[in-house]
Formats: sequence, structure tokens, C-alpha cells
Amino acid sequence: MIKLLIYEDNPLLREGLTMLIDGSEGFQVLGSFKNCSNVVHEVGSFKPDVILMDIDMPVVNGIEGLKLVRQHNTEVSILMLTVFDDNKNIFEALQNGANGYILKKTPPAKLLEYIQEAATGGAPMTASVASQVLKMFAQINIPSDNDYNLSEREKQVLQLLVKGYSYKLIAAEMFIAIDTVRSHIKKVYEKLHVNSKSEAVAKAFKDRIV
Amino acid sequence: MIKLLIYEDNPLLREGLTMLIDGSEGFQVLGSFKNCSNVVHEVGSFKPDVILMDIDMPVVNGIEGLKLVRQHNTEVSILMLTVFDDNKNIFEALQNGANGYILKKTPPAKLLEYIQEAATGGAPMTASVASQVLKMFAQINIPSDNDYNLSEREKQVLQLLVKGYSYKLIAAEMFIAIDTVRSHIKKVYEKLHVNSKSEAVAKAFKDRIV
DNA sequence: AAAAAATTCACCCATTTATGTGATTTTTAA
DNA sequence: TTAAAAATCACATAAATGGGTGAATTTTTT
Repeated sequence: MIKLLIYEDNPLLREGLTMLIDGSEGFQVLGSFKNCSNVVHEVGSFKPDVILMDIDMPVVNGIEGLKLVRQHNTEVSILMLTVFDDNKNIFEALQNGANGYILKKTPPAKLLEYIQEAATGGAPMTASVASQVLKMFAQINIPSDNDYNLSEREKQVLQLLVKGYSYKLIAAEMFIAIDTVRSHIKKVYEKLHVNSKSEAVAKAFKDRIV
Repeated sequence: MIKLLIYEDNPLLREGLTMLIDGSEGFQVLGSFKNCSNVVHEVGSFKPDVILMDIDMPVVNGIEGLKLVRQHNTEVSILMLTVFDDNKNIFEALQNGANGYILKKTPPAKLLEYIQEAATGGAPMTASVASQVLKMFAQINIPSDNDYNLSEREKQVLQLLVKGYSYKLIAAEMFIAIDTVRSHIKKVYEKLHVNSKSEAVAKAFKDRIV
């Protein structure tokens, strides 16, 4: 038996969802609410397996509701429900620990299937959403595997540079003369093809050397 | 009619897949191969809609095959096929533009459904994989929204600093005197609570000001 | 065993940066 | 309509940085 809470501001849709789900074998709607103003308390007392969370709600929207719940509870499966599959909301929802993201146009049978999937640790997503998720993934630049052949000591120096250390401080930290620090830094600049501290730092961040 | 290429080293599974898919209404297998050594050429000449790509293949594995194809073709849908849903491969595949990731234990009917989904721009994923993808998403640290109240001009200066510009270059770029650049930078340092260029650059990267 | 790379240190010097202390004009906010 | 913030410029100066050249020792690779 999968126990649910439903958050949806539209009364008709709220009732419709409740009837549909509660009337289905193996599903039980513990409660349905028109906003998230009490979401933390409700989740705490009802202890649902799955939450259906509409995104576009007044006062406290679904994303905020999601965040509120996740501050206290990382167990319950939260399925975001929305009319729009816009990039920004998808990203924010998934960043904040939503377990799935489905569109309201999903047919009833499919919806029940999705809830089941969410309850068993899955991550149900409407096809268009899944596709956008993958696109976002591909956009994350993968750390380049080249570490520019920096030697151990050179990497250490670069890391301290990134932390904002001056040559003097680096020398103290590494127990070497300041001229040795210079010497290492010169090598680092050569290898990174830069000629200033800030460029080196920027490159270190961009290429995830640090 | 969805046209496919199949890459799978296991002869039995390769034949099985080919028979199953080619024998189904609306699907046509253009070719099936035991490795990716000629994948670029094959994709170029067969022009498939979907590629089924086994990950665990000898010589050139599926991830490498994926990369090879994507170097020349970003259109074709590539569905990764594997026995294991291990984190590392999922991440690498999705980073390199795979359109879906499904396990070999997927039942035939579901497999055809997945292929259809891939062909129509979807992103079919086995539940366990989707769930892992979301977990990875949640791990990506979200950019802090604080921009430290930098003014427009101050942001511009900082951006140029990040690009490795010297004060002189910044002055030229922004059509202002070098002393004005100094004065902006002083303000920036105050607001970021730093006192060197490289620290500012590092902070800009960390806090996604740039 | 020989060659290459890494690590260490030194000296010089021009340029850049960081910081202080002003001031004027424009724009924005109270 | 004032006051505050932003944007502009100037002068001065100590400290830090970048680049050049050179060299001795140790470690790694071939």
C-alpha cells in the first residue's frame, strides 16, 4: 500500500487526483492540500511514502515546498507535477532533491505507474523532461584529464596560488626559499601557457586542476 | 519505420536483438556489429535513427564508440545497453551525449518501447539509472545567488580580471583611465573581502560571479 | 649508465599590483 | 530634493610579480 500526500492548488484537479489515486488498488491518499504552508508538519505527522507536489502554486510554490520538506526529510519520494517542462524549474527541482518530474498531461494509468516507480526508488520522468535532463548533463563540462604534466611540487604551488597565497607565504608553507617558489611558478606558467597568477588561478578552476 | 544499428560483442545476444527488433512492426535493423572499430564509417553510410550500443565490448568499448560517433554526428540517438548500472559508466555516457541508458535485463516489449522513445527525442532510462542520474544532479552544488552587491562597472572589471587582463588592458577595454580601474578594483576587493587579484578571481569562480 | 626531468637556490630589474588620500560629476535611492 | 552610491580621474609609494640567466643536487626515466 503506497501512502500519498497531494499538494495542488486547483480544487478540481486536487479532488480529481485524490479520487483517482485513492480509488486505485494499492494506493491510499492520506491527505490533499491547496498549499504548502503547513507542509513540514503534515509530512511529519502523516509520514507518506510519496508526495505529489504541484509546482505552480500561490504563496508557497512547489519548489519552495520541496525545499522545506527536504530540510527535515530526505526519505520521502517527492514527485513534481507541472504543466510546463521549462528548463529552469526542472533544474531547480532536481537540484533540491526531487525524485521525479512529470507533466500534468500524463494519462491516469501512466500516473499510477509513475507513483509506483517513485515509491520503489525510481525516478519517473516524462520523456521530454528526461531528455532535457540529459542535455543539461552533457553541458556540464567534464574535467579535462590533462593535468598539464605538472609535477607534484608544481601542483602544490598552484594550489596555494589558488588559495590566494603570496610567494612569501608559499615559501613559508612549503619550507623552501622564495626563489624556489618563483622557479616553480615559472614552470607552472610555461606548462599552463599563461603569464600571470590570476590566469593560472582561472585555468586551475576551469580545468579542475584544483 | 525506425532504422537501427546494433553494436554488441556477444554473438547470441546480437542475433537475438537483431531478430527481435527487425521482426517487429515499424523497426528495421540495418546492421549489427561485434565491435566499434568501424563505427564512424558505418553510421555515416547507414544513417540510422537509433544506435543500440553495448558498453562492455572488447577493443573499443561502447563509451569510446559513443565518443567516436558524437565527434561527427550529434543527430543520431544513441541508446547505451549494459548489464551493470554502475555510476561511473552512466556519468561518462551521459556526459558524452548518450540519449538513454538501459539495462540488458529489460524485457523485449519494454525495449521496443524504449527504442521508440529514443527515436522520438526522448531519453529512455531504466528506473535505477534515472534515480542515479537525479542523485548526481542533486550533488552538483548550486551557484550561490549572492553577487556581493557589485555594481555593473565593478562586475565588468572583475570579469576582465578573470580573463587575465592587466589594469592597463582593462582601462583600454573599458575606455577609462587606469586609475579608475584601480578605484573599481579597490571597491571590488572590499566587497569580496579579498586583497589580491588571484583571490578575487578564485572567489569569482567559486561563487559563480562570472 | 646516461639522459631527462624535477627540485632547490640566487641575483637582477622592469612592470604590475595594492593601498592611501584625495576630488569631481552622474546616477540612484530615500 | 537631499543624501548616498557609483563612476570618473590623479598622485604617490611600498610590495609583489614576471621574466631573464645560471647553477647544483636529487629523482625518474630510458
